[in-house]
Amino acid sequence: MRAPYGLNIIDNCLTCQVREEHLFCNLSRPAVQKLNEIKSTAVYPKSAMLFIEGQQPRGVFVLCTGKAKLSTSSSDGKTIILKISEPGDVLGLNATISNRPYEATAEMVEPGQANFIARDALLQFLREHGEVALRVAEQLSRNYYSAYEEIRTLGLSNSPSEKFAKLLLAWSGDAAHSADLPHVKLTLTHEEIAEMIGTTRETVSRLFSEFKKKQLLQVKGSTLIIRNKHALERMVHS
Amino acid sequence: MRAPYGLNIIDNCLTCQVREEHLFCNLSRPAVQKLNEIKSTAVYPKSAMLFIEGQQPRGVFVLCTGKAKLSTSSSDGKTIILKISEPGDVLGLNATISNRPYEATAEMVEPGQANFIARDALLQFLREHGEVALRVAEQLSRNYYSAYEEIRTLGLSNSPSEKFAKLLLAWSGDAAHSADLPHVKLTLTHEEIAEMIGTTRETVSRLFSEFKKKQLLQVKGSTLIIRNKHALERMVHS
DNA sequence: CACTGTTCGTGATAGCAATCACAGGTGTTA
DNA sequence: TAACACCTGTGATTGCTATCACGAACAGTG
Repeated sequence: MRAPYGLNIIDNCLTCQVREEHLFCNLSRPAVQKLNEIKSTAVYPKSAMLFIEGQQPRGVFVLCTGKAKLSTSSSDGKTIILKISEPGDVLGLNATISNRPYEATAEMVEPGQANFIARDALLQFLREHGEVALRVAEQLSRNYYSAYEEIRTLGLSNSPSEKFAKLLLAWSGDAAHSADLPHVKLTLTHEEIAEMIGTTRETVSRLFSEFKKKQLLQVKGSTLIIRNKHALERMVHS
Repeated sequence: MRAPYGLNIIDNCLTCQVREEHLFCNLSRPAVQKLNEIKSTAVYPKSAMLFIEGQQPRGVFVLCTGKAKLSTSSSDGKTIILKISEPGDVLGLNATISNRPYEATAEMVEPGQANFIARDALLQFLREHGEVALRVAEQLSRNYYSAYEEIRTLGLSNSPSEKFAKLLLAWSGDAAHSADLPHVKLTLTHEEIAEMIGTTRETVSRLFSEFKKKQLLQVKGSTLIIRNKHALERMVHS
């Protein structure tokens, strides 16, 4: 019987050989062992909900593979997407730590697996391992910063073009470069992009047209090429 | 020589007999003692800056008396006010924990005193007292929640009226009631209110007129009376 | 009390983006 | 390949709010 393939991935995820800065990385041996005991793993298909805004916090999810979108919406149906989470991200940490309802909905946009750690077990674990509690604090602090950036974007930049430019720059940040131009795989619909920058689908369509015309970007199939990063930066200039 | 009056206040503040939920409350005896050793106190006049957006984090401030406004602004001069901090609040915690620049500017709007705890001392303290690290995590989590609320307000409610109503409700939440109507002391200028809800001074003026006309509120000198809380809630309904 | 700076009220205007409407495109399933 | 559901592009219209402009009210200061 061969070693279960899934489990290797999971171990990589928890011990985080992927990215140094993530939670649960480079922990002491007993801590890692304990973590492996209290975690459980599951595979989620596309559009599976890890948790839903308003639910009592059951625990945290550590995304191993796939992508999840974090969103919140108002009673009249309007939705904003806060973040697209990538492997290594910890979801639901705030709610779990503070024992308040999940503040957002986490939905898989690309299928993948995630580790789940139940709230009680996590808290117990944190009490036993003070080192990790500080890590958690750092992670929460990072979450705060990204929320903060969101506030700045929503509150300080008025025009949709500015916010769109900002989003493009954020994407190009973690993009593959070929021929010196950042290439981004475009997985979101215009509707979703609209929900990220707080505008409407139609406006996003028009923004794409406008930016293409201005030679700022180019779309080839599902690949987006940033043609003039510098000009985008000038548009944002905050 | 009589006991220094200031110090009593400070002790109250750190051991937090005021509000149970605050940081540094109900700690173990040695922890409190250590805290008292590493903190220092100062009095700040109106419009004193505790720290400024972009500065390297020196440490945290625990507000004892007075009020401070937390704001951030863009390069083109636009400003948003994130929060008016009250006694017991901990300022600069995120920046200090994560060692990133202060993300906001903290300016006293009412004179008062604050305890300062330098970053190194605080981190050392947290390492020695795991119990407190968890408290810090909870506090960060609360910070996150309020940032989150801000995002919802800015992103989901389009009209200034809605945001204004939301602000009024937030104020009336911690207001004194007389004759069943919430009374709020109005300390902010229209300009500042505008910066809180992401609009312009003129619009705030017009909103006041409009809301007065609709019998939603009433202004007597510097006192604001919420006349129809229910109607305000219906305007927000999210 | 006159002077100066800040805050507040309100009209007029212009511009931008939400909304509505609909056609063309793309992809998936039977 | 036909049918359907979903995405995308783009025009026309409307409403809202930022902006400009100015005068009035108010507070602090010499």
